[in-house]
Amino acid sequence: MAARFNPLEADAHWQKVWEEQGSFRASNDSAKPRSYVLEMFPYPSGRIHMGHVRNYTMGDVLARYRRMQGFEVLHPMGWDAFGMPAENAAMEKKVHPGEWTRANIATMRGQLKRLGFALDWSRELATCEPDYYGHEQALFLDLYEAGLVYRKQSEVNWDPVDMTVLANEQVIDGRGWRSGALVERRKLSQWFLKITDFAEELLDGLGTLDQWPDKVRLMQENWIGKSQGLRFRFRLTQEAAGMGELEVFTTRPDTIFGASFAAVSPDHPIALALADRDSAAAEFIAECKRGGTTAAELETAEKKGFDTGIKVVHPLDSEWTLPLYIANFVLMDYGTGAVFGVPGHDQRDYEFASKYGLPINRVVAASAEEASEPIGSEAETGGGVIVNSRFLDGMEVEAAKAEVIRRAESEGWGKGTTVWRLRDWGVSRQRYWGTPIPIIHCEACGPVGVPKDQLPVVLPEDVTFDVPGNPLDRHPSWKHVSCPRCGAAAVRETDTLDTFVDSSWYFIRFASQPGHQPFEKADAEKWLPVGQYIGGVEHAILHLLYARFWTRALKRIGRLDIEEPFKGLFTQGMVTHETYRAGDGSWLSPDEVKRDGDDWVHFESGKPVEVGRVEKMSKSKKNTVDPEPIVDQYGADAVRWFMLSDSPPERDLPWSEAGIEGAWRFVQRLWRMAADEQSGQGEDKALARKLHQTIAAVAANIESLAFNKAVANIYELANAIEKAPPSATRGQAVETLLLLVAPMVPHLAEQAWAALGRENLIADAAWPEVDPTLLVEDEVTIAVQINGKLRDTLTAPKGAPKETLEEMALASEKIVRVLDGKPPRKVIVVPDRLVNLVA
RNA sequence: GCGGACGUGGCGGAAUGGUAGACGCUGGAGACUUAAAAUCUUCUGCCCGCAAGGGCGUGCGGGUUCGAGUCCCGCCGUCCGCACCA
Repeated sequence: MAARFNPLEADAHWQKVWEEQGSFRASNDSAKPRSYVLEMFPYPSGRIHMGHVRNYTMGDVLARYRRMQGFEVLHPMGWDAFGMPAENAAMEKKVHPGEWTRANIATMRGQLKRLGFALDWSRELATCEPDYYGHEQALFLDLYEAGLVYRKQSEVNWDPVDMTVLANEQVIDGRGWRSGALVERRKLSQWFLKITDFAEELLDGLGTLDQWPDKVRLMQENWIGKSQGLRFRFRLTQEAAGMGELEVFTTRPDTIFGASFAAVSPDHPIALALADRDSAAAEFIAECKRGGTTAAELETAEKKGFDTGIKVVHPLDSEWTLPLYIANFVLMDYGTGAVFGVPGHDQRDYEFASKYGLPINRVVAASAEEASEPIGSEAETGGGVIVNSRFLDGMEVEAAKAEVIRRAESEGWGKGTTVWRLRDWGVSRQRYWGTPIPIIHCEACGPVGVPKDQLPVVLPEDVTFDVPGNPLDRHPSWKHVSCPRCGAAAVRETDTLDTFVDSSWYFIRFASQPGHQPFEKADAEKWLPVGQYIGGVEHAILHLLYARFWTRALKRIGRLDIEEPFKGLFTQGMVTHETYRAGDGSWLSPDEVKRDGDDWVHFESGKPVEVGRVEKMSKSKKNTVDPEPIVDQYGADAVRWFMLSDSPPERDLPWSEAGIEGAWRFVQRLWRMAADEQSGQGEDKALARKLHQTIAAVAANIESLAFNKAVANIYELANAIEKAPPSATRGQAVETLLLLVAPMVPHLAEQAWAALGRENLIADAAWPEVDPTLLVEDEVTIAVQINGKLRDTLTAPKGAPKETLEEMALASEKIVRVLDGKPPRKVIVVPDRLVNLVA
């Protein structure tokens, strides 16, 4: 047996064996229980990075473990292959996006294979291929026919650099998420998916996702943003461009008698109508639009208003009128684009009222006696009883809300309403490298879906990227077709779908991929929902919400009887690394620096280097570590082991040279343990106990994805085996140890398994059985405390009675000395744990 | 501003209210070696002490308890998400 484990040979060998035997192919017809383990599929950016390695290693451990437990496991891989970077590359490097993308996929597939992941490559898919996106077009048309897709003129976020429309979610601090350019507002005809139709069920569904992180559920809940309140109308005292009423929304109808003004958004029809005849109003509106939209600017932005001179009539008192302002803080796209202000109980209204000298009245107080207390320096937003509010006086806030809504509805001036923050999903993108929207525009018939027998609508290959904008629109012939309905000359839709559509159903296609339709319902339902989904928290809202919506939409149209696509979700932490800076402030990469005593210096020049914080690996800070050379040097198993060690998987993992060295040493150590194991006789009860406790602990820790703890369990067992004298138990322990590490370091495990003379693959072996009688110790260590402070420990048989433990504790020399002849006032005995003497 | 998470050795981190620091990394000492690497042994929270032993220790201040890293109250700090949402 070789003295050293050679990963370069072993990795390639076993990867080939697994591939030849089809070890990780999932059968749709298996009678075994099923398990679907999925990691978020990568964008083919060019090369695998450490974040991928960590993500896919976690999923792989779980997938391999489940297989050993007897499950039929589906663990597939594919490529989220449409998107902007391919077009950027096309523009910069004069290479076709498809060529660039497919080359990247080939590279990255090779890199993934070298890591030995137990993937079913027969189900590999790439979203940029017609045999994927064609089916997506079919699903889009199904949703269109079901009325879940519509087209509307809408003001959109226009990215002037990428020359495309962005979803609200893709605008961060007023800038495009990719280009960083300041976003403009433009009116375009766009396709929308009716995600708001599902707002309620998407929100309620979160309650069923008990295997999701609370954090993600909360983020989605906030994103959906349900608010319940009252929508009601004010009558205007003057006609404003033909509009006699102003509709507002409030979540605090209970404070209706505390109103001191009403305000509309600068984009509100009343404001726009006013601007036509009042230049001061027009000037104010223009000023509002000039304001910055970054977070910092918004936070410090002053509340500003323009008094229109119009008065609105209070719905509960026709004698009472309020001034109507145009105000910069009122958003057109939330609620009705108009509000009424209650300065006493809303901080924003308070600031506005303070500035414009409007009354600040109290209508909620801690008690009825405090009705005349003035409001202090801040609005009071808490609960209490209603005061100064006529028929509402004395009611609790919630009761008053209900009463005002009831009254508004019976008197006909308003209605209890739910308002959502969630907007419909705009999916049109003015890009080439995406799924063509399968619609034909006919002058006579309007938009017509492409007949299904004409799908896929394939992207033309002959396009150029020498000018900005959408090459599909410029293509000489592609868009010119005849109308499927009337046969007249018509044009194709030249927009493509948001790439988040592609990732909203790929997990279904993995489960079932027939040629003639997107998926077979019955096959897909055998696998779905995904049992465990693993990926970065950056997808907590967008991707996960869209996929949940898409799944529910398919259910509504009867295509799939699944409500939630991902039963379990895990969001893993990032891989981080120290940062280094030269004297001139420029970033240095890890291989440009070296240690010099306690300091760091530049490798070549020897100049001192400043060590910065540990941060997410990024190209801009040059603190990335490319996995491939690491695999070349240490092999796949050492990298995998390191990815699982030390840091809890949900937290960041600091990459270090010492860490990978340590992982490499352990892999070699495992090899030596297997290679050097001497056959021995007899039973070693203590080792057997440790072994079975470890089997149980590792299983439990893998189940809960606590890989760092499973790793620690394995180290402990390895230490115990090495310390134990030769015995039959020890031989079994080494074999079992290999089974326990097999999901984590599979190449080494196969090699050692074979070296021990086993003929089957360890990948096909069963997870070891636990002997429950060996999980309990027969001797326990008892802590002896005086006043809660540890003074001694003693060994006692498990289950020893309290009296015995107390006697033993009192007999301890150390205890006798500390007590100094005085009997304890009280004795607390916790069986099998401790004795606490209160002196 | 709102919401959330987290603060434990030199570092990553363990710890059903019951022996804080498992396990790993780093570092020290020693063995093997002509030497180095690898490997093995051993020590490694801080302070006092030759030692035996003792004292202090889980961000800070209180509280509950025989006993608190863990539970409760109040601060401080770091990170993340949302952000004028009516």
